[in-house]
Amino acid sequence: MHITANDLIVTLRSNGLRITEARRAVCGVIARSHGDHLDAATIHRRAMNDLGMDLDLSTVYRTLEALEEAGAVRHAHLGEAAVYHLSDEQPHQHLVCRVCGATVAIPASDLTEFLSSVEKLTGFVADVEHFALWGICADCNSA
Amino acid sequence: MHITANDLIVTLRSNGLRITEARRAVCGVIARSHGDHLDAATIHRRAMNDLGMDLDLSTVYRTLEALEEAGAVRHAHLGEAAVYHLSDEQPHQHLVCRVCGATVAIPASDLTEFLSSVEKLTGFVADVEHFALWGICADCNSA
DNA sequence: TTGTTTGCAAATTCTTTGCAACGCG
DNA sequence: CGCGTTGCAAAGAATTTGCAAACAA
Repeated sequence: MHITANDLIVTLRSNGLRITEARRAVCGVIARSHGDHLDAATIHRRAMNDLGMDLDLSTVYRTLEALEEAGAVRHAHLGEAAVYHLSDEQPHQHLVCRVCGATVAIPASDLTEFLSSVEKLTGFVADVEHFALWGICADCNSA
Repeated sequence: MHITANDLIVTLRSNGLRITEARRAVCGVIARSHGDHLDAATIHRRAMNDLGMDLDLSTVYRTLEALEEAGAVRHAHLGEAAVYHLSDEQPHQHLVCRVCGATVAIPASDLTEFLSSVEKLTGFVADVEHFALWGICADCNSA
Protein backbone atom coordinates (compact mmCIF):
# COMPACT_ATOMS: atom_id res chain seq x y z
CA MET A 1 0.00 0.00 0.00
CA HIS A 2 2.47 2.64 1.12
CA ILE A 3 5.06 3.67 -1.36
CA THR A 4 8.48 2.40 -0.41
CA ALA A 5 11.95 3.72 -1.06
CA ASN A 6 12.23 0.98 -3.60
CA ASP A 7 9.16 2.15 -5.46
CA LEU A 8 10.79 5.54 -5.79
CA ILE A 9 14.05 4.01 -6.94
CA VAL A 10 12.18 2.01 -9.54
CA THR A 11 10.46 5.16 -10.72
CA LEU A 12 13.77 6.92 -11.14
CA ARG A 13 15.29 3.97 -12.94
CA SER A 14 12.35 3.68 -15.28
CA ASN A 15 12.86 7.31 -16.13
CA GLY A 16 16.31 6.48 -17.35
CA LEU A 17 18.05 7.86 -14.29
CA ARG A 18 20.93 6.18 -12.51
CA ILE A 19 20.66 4.89 -9.00
CA THR A 20 23.19 6.22 -6.55
CA GLU A 21 23.70 6.11 -2.81
CA ALA A 22 22.59 9.71 -2.58
CA ARG A 23 19.34 9.00 -4.38
CA ARG A 24 18.69 5.91 -2.33
CA ALA A 25 19.09 7.99 0.80
CA VAL A 26 16.73 10.74 -0.31
CA CYS A 27 14.16 8.18 -1.43
CA GLY A 28 14.55 6.41 1.88
CA VAL A 29 13.88 9.53 3.89
CA ILE A 30 10.87 10.48 1.81
CA ALA A 31 9.39 7.01 1.82
CA ARG A 32 9.52 6.70 5.57
CA SER A 33 8.06 10.16 6.06
CA HIS A 34 4.69 9.13 4.70
CA GLY A 35 2.22 11.82 5.53
CA ASP A 36 4.82 14.37 6.50
CA HIS A 37 5.92 17.29 4.43
CA LEU A 38 9.64 17.77 4.62
CA ASP A 39 11.80 20.59 3.41
CA ALA A 40 15.10 20.02 1.67
CA ALA A 41 17.14 20.81 4.74
CA THR A 42 15.24 18.25 6.83
CA ILE A 43 15.58 15.58 4.19
CA HIS A 44 19.26 16.35 4.03
CA ARG A 45 19.68 16.19 7.78
CA ARG A 46 17.81 12.91 8.07
CA ALA A 47 19.81 11.33 5.30
CA MET A 48 22.94 12.33 7.16
CA ASN A 49 21.82 11.41 10.68
CA ASP A 50 19.36 8.56 10.26
CA LEU A 51 20.92 6.91 7.24
CA GLY A 52 24.50 7.85 7.85
CA MET A 53 24.88 9.20 4.36
CA ASP A 54 27.20 12.04 3.58
CA LEU A 55 25.65 14.00 0.76
CA ASP A 56 25.40 17.59 -0.32
CA LEU A 57 22.30 19.72 0.06
CA SER A 58 22.43 20.54 -3.63
CA THR A 59 22.24 16.85 -4.38
CA VAL A 60 19.10 16.66 -2.29
CA TYR A 61 17.57 19.46 -4.32
CA ARG A 62 18.57 17.81 -7.58
CA THR A 63 17.18 14.47 -6.48
CA LEU A 64 13.91 16.04 -5.39
CA GLU A 65 13.71 17.76 -8.74
CA ALA A 66 14.26 14.44 -10.47
CA LEU A 67 11.62 12.74 -8.35
CA GLU A 68 9.20 15.52 -9.04
CA GLU A 69 9.80 15.32 -12.76
CA ALA A 70 9.24 11.60 -12.54
CA GLY A 71 5.93 12.37 -10.87
CA ALA A 72 6.75 10.61 -7.63
CA VAL A 73 6.78 13.63 -5.35
CA ARG A 74 5.28 17.07 -5.31
CA HIS A 75 6.19 20.21 -3.47
CA ALA A 76 4.18 22.93 -1.81
CA HIS A 77 4.91 26.23 -0.14
CA LEU A 78 3.69 26.41 3.42
CA GLY A 79 5.96 29.18 4.52
CA GLU A 80 9.49 30.22 3.66
CA ALA A 81 10.81 26.89 2.50
CA ALA A 82 9.34 24.44 0.00
CA VAL A 83 8.14 21.13 1.42
CA TYR A 84 8.08 17.84 -0.43
CA HIS A 85 5.74 14.91 -0.14
CA LEU A 86 4.82 11.76 -1.99
CA SER A 87 2.46 12.43 -4.83
CA ASP A 88 0.27 9.47 -3.90
CA GLU A 89 -1.22 11.39 -1.03
CA GLN A 90 -4.72 12.64 -1.49
CA PRO A 91 -4.81 16.28 -2.56
CA HIS A 92 -5.29 18.64 0.31
CA GLN A 93 -5.25 22.31 1.19
CA HIS A 94 -2.87 23.35 3.92
CA LEU A 95 -3.70 25.93 6.51
CA VAL A 96 -0.88 27.46 8.48
CA CYS A 97 -1.50 29.46 11.62
CA ARG A 98 0.32 32.76 11.32
CA VAL A 99 0.64 32.96 15.06
CA CYS A 100 1.78 29.56 16.28
CA GLY A 101 2.76 27.94 13.02
CA ALA A 102 0.42 25.00 13.45
CA THR A 103 -0.64 23.41 10.20
CA VAL A 104 -3.69 21.40 9.31
CA ALA A 105 -4.86 19.98 6.04
CA ILE A 106 -8.29 19.93 4.46
CA PRO A 107 -8.90 17.17 1.94
CA ALA A 108 -9.49 18.72 -1.45
CA SER A 109 -12.63 16.67 -1.69
CA ASP A 110 -14.11 18.98 0.92
CA LEU A 111 -13.38 21.90 -1.32
CA THR A 112 -14.95 20.80 -4.56
CA GLU A 113 -17.68 23.35 -4.28
CA PHE A 114 -15.19 26.09 -3.68
CA LEU A 115 -13.00 24.98 -6.55
CA SER A 116 -15.84 24.80 -9.01
CA SER A 117 -17.01 28.24 -8.02
CA VAL A 118 -13.50 29.55 -8.53
CA GLU A 119 -13.49 27.99 -11.95
CA LYS A 120 -16.84 29.44 -12.75
CA LEU A 121 -15.78 32.89 -11.63
CA THR A 122 -12.36 33.02 -13.19
CA GLY A 123 -11.80 30.11 -15.51
CA PHE A 124 -8.92 29.03 -13.32
CA VAL A 125 -8.43 25.42 -12.44
CA ALA A 126 -6.85 25.88 -9.04
CA ASP A 127 -4.13 23.67 -7.67
CA VAL A 128 -5.10 23.85 -4.08
CA GLU A 129 -1.93 22.10 -2.97
CA HIS A 130 0.71 24.47 -4.05
CA PHE A 131 0.35 27.28 -1.58
CA ALA A 132 -0.91 27.12 1.93
CA LEU A 133 -3.66 29.29 3.23
CA TRP A 134 -2.60 31.63 5.98
CA GLY A 135 -4.86 32.06 8.96
CA ILE A 136 -5.27 32.00 12.69
CA CYS A 137 -6.06 28.71 14.36
CA ALA A 138 -8.82 28.23 16.87
CA ASP A 139 -6.42 28.17 19.81
CA CYS A 140 -4.64 31.36 18.92
CA ASN A 141 -7.90 33.01 18.08
CA SER A 142 -9.40 32.38 21.49
CA ALA A 143 -6.22 33.21 23.37
CA MET B 1 -12.47 58.34 -1.01
CA HIS B 2 -9.11 57.09 -2.20
CA ILE B 3 -6.33 57.09 0.28
CA THR B 4 -3.72 59.71 -0.50
CA ALA B 5 -0.04 59.89 0.20
CA ASN B 6 -0.94 62.40 2.86
CA ASP B 7 -3.27 59.99 4.58
CA LEU B 8 -0.40 57.56 4.82
CA ILE B 9 1.92 60.23 6.14
CA VAL B 10 -0.63 61.17 8.75
CA THR B 11 -0.93 57.55 9.77
CA LEU B 12 2.80 57.28 10.21
CA ARG B 13 2.94 60.49 12.17
CA SER B 14 0.11 59.47 14.45
CA ASN B 15 2.06 56.32 15.16
CA GLY B 16 4.83 58.43 16.53
CA LEU B 17 7.04 58.05 13.47
CA ARG B 18 8.97 60.83 11.84
CA ILE B 19 8.26 62.06 8.37
CA THR B 20 11.16 61.96 5.96
CA GLU B 21 11.64 62.43 2.25
CA ALA B 22 12.12 58.71 1.88
CA ARG B 23 8.84 57.94 3.59
CA ARG B 24 7.00 60.59 1.63
CA ALA B 25 8.27 59.00 -1.55
CA VAL B 26 7.23 55.48 -0.61
CA CYS B 27 3.83 56.72 0.51
CA GLY B 28 3.50 58.64 -2.74
CA VAL B 29 4.20 55.61 -4.87
CA ILE B 30 1.81 53.41 -2.93
CA ALA B 31 -0.97 55.96 -2.86
CA ARG B 32 -0.91 56.47 -6.60
CA SER B 33 -0.82 52.75 -7.27
CA HIS B 34 -4.33 52.27 -5.98
CA GLY B 35 -5.46 48.84 -6.96
CA ASP B 36 -2.05 47.60 -7.94
CA HIS B 37 0.13 45.30 -5.95
CA LEU B 38 3.74 46.39 -6.03
CA ASP B 39 6.84 44.65 -4.85
CA ALA B 40 9.58 46.43 -2.95
CA ALA B 41 11.83 46.69 -5.99
CA THR B 42 9.09 48.33 -8.05
CA ILE B 43 8.25 50.80 -5.32
CA HIS B 44 11.92 51.58 -5.06
CA ARG B 45 12.30 52.07 -8.80
CA ARG B 46 9.25 54.31 -9.02
CA ALA B 47 10.37 56.44 -6.14
CA MET B 48 13.68 56.90 -7.94
CA ASN B 49 12.32 57.42 -11.45
CA ASP B 50 8.91 59.01 -11.02
CA LEU B 51 9.60 61.00 -7.90
CA GLY B 52 13.28 61.65 -8.42
CA MET B 53 14.11 60.41 -4.95
CA ASP B 54 17.39 58.72 -4.20
CA LEU B 55 16.73 56.19 -1.49
CA ASP B 56 17.96 52.77 -0.54
CA LEU B 57 16.02 49.58 -1.08
CA SER B 58 16.39 48.72 2.58
CA THR B 59 14.71 51.98 3.43
CA VAL B 60 11.79 50.96 1.25
CA TYR B 61 11.52 47.71 3.14
CA ARG B 62 11.68 49.48 6.47
CA THR B 63 9.05 51.99 5.43
CA LEU B 64 6.74 49.28 4.18
CA GLU B 65 7.20 47.48 7.45
CA ALA B 66 6.30 50.65 9.32
CA LEU B 67 3.24 51.22 7.15
CA GLU B 68 2.16 47.66 7.67
CA GLU B 69 2.57 47.92 11.41
CA ALA B 70 0.53 51.08 11.30
CA GLY B 71 -2.15 49.11 9.49
CA ALA B 72 -2.06 51.20 6.35
CA VAL B 73 -0.76 48.57 3.97
CA ARG B 74 -0.72 44.82 3.75
CA HIS B 75 1.44 42.42 1.86
CA ALA B 76 0.76 39.18 0.07
CA HIS B 77 2.81 36.51 -1.61
CA LEU B 78 1.83 35.94 -5.20
CA GLY B 79 5.06 34.39 -6.32
CA GLU B 80 8.69 34.90 -5.44
CA ALA B 81 8.48 38.45 -4.18
CA ALA B 82 6.12 39.98 -1.65
CA VAL B 83 3.69 42.56 -2.99
CA TYR B 84 2.25 45.48 -1.06
CA HIS B 85 -1.07 47.23 -1.34
CA LEU B 86 -3.24 49.64 0.58
CA SER B 87 -5.20 47.96 3.31
CA ASP B 88 -8.37 49.78 2.39
CA GLU B 89 -8.90 47.56 -0.61
CA GLN B 90 -11.59 44.99 -0.33
CA PRO B 91 -10.20 41.61 0.65
CA HIS B 92 -9.62 39.34 -2.27
CA GLN B 93 -8.11 36.02 -3.17
CA HIS B 94 -5.43 36.04 -5.83
CA LEU B 95 -5.11 33.37 -8.44
CA VAL B 96 -1.86 33.11 -10.33
CA CYS B 97 -1.54 31.03 -13.48
CA ARG B 98 1.44 28.76 -13.13
CA VAL B 99 1.90 28.72 -16.87
CA CYS B 100 1.60 32.30 -18.06
CA GLY B 101 1.77 34.16 -14.77
CA ALA B 102 -1.54 35.90 -15.27
CA THR B 103 -3.22 36.92 -12.04
CA VAL B 104 -6.84 37.54 -11.24
CA ALA B 105 -8.55 38.36 -7.98
CA ILE B 106 -11.76 37.04 -6.51
CA PRO B 107 -13.48 39.28 -4.00
CA ALA B 108 -13.48 37.59 -0.63
CA SER B 109 -17.20 38.21 -0.47
CA ASP B 110 -17.55 35.53 -3.11
CA LEU B 111 -15.74 33.15 -0.85
CA THR B 112 -17.68 33.49 2.35
CA GLU B 113 -19.16 30.06 2.00
CA PHE B 114 -15.75 28.58 1.48
CA LEU B 115 -14.29 30.46 4.40
CA SER B 116 -16.99 29.46 6.78
CA SER B 117 -16.65 25.84 5.76
CA VAL B 118 -12.93 26.06 6.37
CA GLU B 119 -13.63 27.47 9.77
CA LYS B 120 -16.13 24.76 10.51
CA LEU B 121 -13.73 22.04 9.42
CA THR B 122 -10.59 23.30 11.07
CA GLY B 123 -11.31 26.17 13.38
CA PHE B 124 -9.06 28.32 11.26
CA VAL B 125 -10.03 31.83 10.37
CA ALA B 126 -8.32 32.05 7.01
CA ASP B 127 -6.68 35.15 5.70
CA VAL B 128 -7.42 34.60 2.08
CA GLU B 129 -5.21 37.48 1.04
CA HIS B 130 -1.85 36.36 2.17
CA PHE B 131 -1.00 33.66 -0.30
CA ALA B 132 -2.16 33.31 -3.85
CA LEU B 133 -3.80 30.23 -5.18
CA TRP B 134 -1.82 28.52 -7.89
CA GLY B 135 -3.64 27.29 -10.92
CA ILE B 136 -3.95 27.20 -14.65
CA CYS B 137 -5.95 29.89 -16.33
CA ALA B 138 -8.62 29.25 -18.92
CA ASP B 139 -6.37 30.29 -21.80
CA CYS B 140 -3.47 28.08 -20.83
CA ASN B 141 -5.81 25.25 -20.09
CA SER B 142 -7.36 25.23 -23.52
CA ALA B 143 -4.07 25.79 -25.32
C1' DT C 1 19.74 68.48 21.25
C1' DT C 2 18.51 63.75 20.80
C1' DG C 3 16.36 59.90 19.58
C1' DT C 4 14.90 58.41 14.64
C1' DT C 5 16.11 57.26 10.10
C1' DT C 6 19.06 56.55 6.41
C1' DG C 7 22.62 54.70 3.29
C1' DC C 8 25.91 51.29 2.71
C1' DA C 9 27.72 47.08 3.04
C1' DA C 10 27.52 42.75 4.78
C1' DA C 11 24.87 38.86 6.48
C1' DT C 12 20.90 35.59 5.89
C1' DT C 13 17.96 32.11 3.93
C1' DC C 14 16.57 29.16 0.37
C1' DT C 15 17.78 27.44 -3.95
C1' DT C 16 20.44 27.03 -8.21
C1' DT C 17 24.51 26.46 -11.06
C1' DG C 18 29.38 25.65 -12.99
C1' DC C 19 32.82 22.42 -13.08
C1' DA C 20 36.07 18.87 -12.35
C1' DA C 21 36.18 14.37 -10.17
C1' DC C 22 33.57 10.19 -9.59
C1' DG C 23 31.04 6.03 -10.41
C1' DC C 24 26.73 3.58 -12.40
C1' DG C 25 25.44 0.79 -16.11
C1' DC D 1 34.54 3.23 -20.95
C1' DG D 2 31.17 7.17 -21.28
C1' DC D 3 27.94 10.00 -19.70
C1' DG D 4 25.03 10.93 -15.84
C1' DT D 5 25.87 12.43 -10.88
C1' DT D 6 28.18 14.34 -7.10
C1' DG D 7 30.58 17.59 -4.00
C1' DC D 8 32.16 22.04 -3.51
C1' DA D 9 32.18 26.55 -3.85
C1' DA D 10 30.20 30.36 -5.69
C1' DA D 11 26.23 32.72 -7.67
C1' DG D 12 21.55 34.39 -7.05
C1' DA D 13 17.26 36.53 -5.43
C1' DA D 14 14.69 38.57 -1.76
C1' DT D 15 15.02 40.44 2.55
C1' DT D 16 17.24 41.84 6.89
C1' DT D 17 20.60 43.87 9.96
C1' DG D 18 24.65 46.52 12.08
C1' DC D 19 26.50 50.93 12.31
C1' DA D 20 27.96 55.49 11.91
C1' DA D 21 26.39 59.65 9.75
C1' DA D 22 22.32 62.63 8.71
C1' DC D 23 18.06 64.58 10.18
C1' DA D 24 13.20 65.54 12.05
C1' DA D 25 10.97 67.44 15.98
